[in-house]
Amino acid sequence: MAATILVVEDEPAIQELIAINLAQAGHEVLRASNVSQAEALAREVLPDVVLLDWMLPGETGLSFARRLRSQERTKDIPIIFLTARAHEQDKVAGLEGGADDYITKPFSPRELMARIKAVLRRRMPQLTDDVVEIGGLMLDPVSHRLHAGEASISLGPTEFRMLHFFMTHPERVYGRAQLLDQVWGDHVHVEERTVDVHIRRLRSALEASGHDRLIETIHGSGYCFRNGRN
Amino acid sequence: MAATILVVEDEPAIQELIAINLAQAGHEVLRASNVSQAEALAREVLPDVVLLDWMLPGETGLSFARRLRSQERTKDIPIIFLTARAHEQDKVAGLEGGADDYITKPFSPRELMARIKAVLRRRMPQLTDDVVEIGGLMLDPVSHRLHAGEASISLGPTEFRMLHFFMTHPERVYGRAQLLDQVWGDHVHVEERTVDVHIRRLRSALEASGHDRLIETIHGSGYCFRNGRN
DNA sequence: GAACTCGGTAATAATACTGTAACAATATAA
DNA sequence: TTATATTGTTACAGTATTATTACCGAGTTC
Repeated sequence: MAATILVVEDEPAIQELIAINLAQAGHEVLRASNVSQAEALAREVLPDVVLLDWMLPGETGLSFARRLRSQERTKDIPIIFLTARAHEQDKVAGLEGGADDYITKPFSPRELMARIKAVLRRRMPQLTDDVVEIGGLMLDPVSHRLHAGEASISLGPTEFRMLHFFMTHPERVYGRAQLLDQVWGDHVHVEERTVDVHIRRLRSALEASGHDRLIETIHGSGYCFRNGRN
Repeated sequence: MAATILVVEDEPAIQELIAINLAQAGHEVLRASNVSQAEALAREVLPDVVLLDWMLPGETGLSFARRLRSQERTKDIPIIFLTARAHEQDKVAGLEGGADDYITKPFSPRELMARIKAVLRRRMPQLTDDVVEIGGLMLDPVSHRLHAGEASISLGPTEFRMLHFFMTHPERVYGRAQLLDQVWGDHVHVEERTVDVHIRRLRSALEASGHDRLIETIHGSGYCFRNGRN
């Protein structure tokens, strides 16, 4: 569960407090005091989560959140709002603007950590180190192993990452561009058709145990991992 | 079980008492009366455990603990708090701040030793003197011997430490940088590729008994020691 | 101080992995 | 059904990563 987290907070003391706690939990922390700093950072490194203060000097947090949501590259990043105002109004606006969660100051570090963990688990399960078991496959990110029942299957790095992503996001269609973003990462330019080749390689590796049928082609859209229950 | 232990305690009598007991048990003791001294010492020598008084002149123990946890270099060091206050509040805060254990004054030397031992066993098993047996190999840190069934295998110092680390942390991928930290130690600047060479030497030594297959290469990630059960 | 052992480095060899392109096969739509 | 678009499959070449070897220097032992 080591994620890159962008913290956008103008009060230095609070920013520091948050950053220390996050680093302690093993996350990579990017800090910004205002929207334009945040934007610059996000251009360089795509964060996995954004912690966003509601009130910021200059452009407001909500407006930044809307911008993040409107761009293809950043629209799936979970956003958690921080706010001093406990008004119900803001809460509503924040959630409408696409916030994944909402936390009002003052908050305890424990609460903040819990929310982040929950959001990550809900939205970015592939960042977790948890063992994933689905459709008769068991994948362990820590020991880098894949088992189909008793048999152990070995995969190359990319196939492993791709299967990990699929297993943590089953029953959902992903286009080639989305897979490139999620599996290859941001700021990478490769041909979309390269995805097909790796799908092929992954299927080959899973053929022996018959699990290749879990990866379904959705003509015209992309690929989808089935959980085997249907 | 010879560990380097940093004792941060401002009362000279108690510091002395602890130091004598630890030294007697064969540990290396570093003493500090306040946080800044402790910090200076920790910069020089990376301790294996930190015994930290709750109340210190100047900066508080908890804040130091948080700092240790936030830095990559020190974040895995077990911390045990010492405190005169038996308030439940502190206990909670201490454990939140990342304490591994908690002991209230007055305490008996026997109790302190037991806690240290327990923490080491849980968090730094390779510092323990326990015989490790896994995957058909038996390694005895005390006599510095390694057996594969009847056969005795001899290893160089580095290979021995590396194998000891692997055997106490099986089924987990470690990158070269991590191995350098764990096996070579802190404040050492060695080329990452050097790890490969020692992996080779270790594998060579284990080849005769076929146990070299337990050390698996994870392309793009590092190495992983298998427990042989899979 | 000679013979050894050990650790680190660098050079070279051997693999493993990746991305692309070309062509085959298949699905979709007219 | 045929034409077209999309996907499957394979081979290959370039690159990145790892394996292996040889060597040198520092420290030890006898």
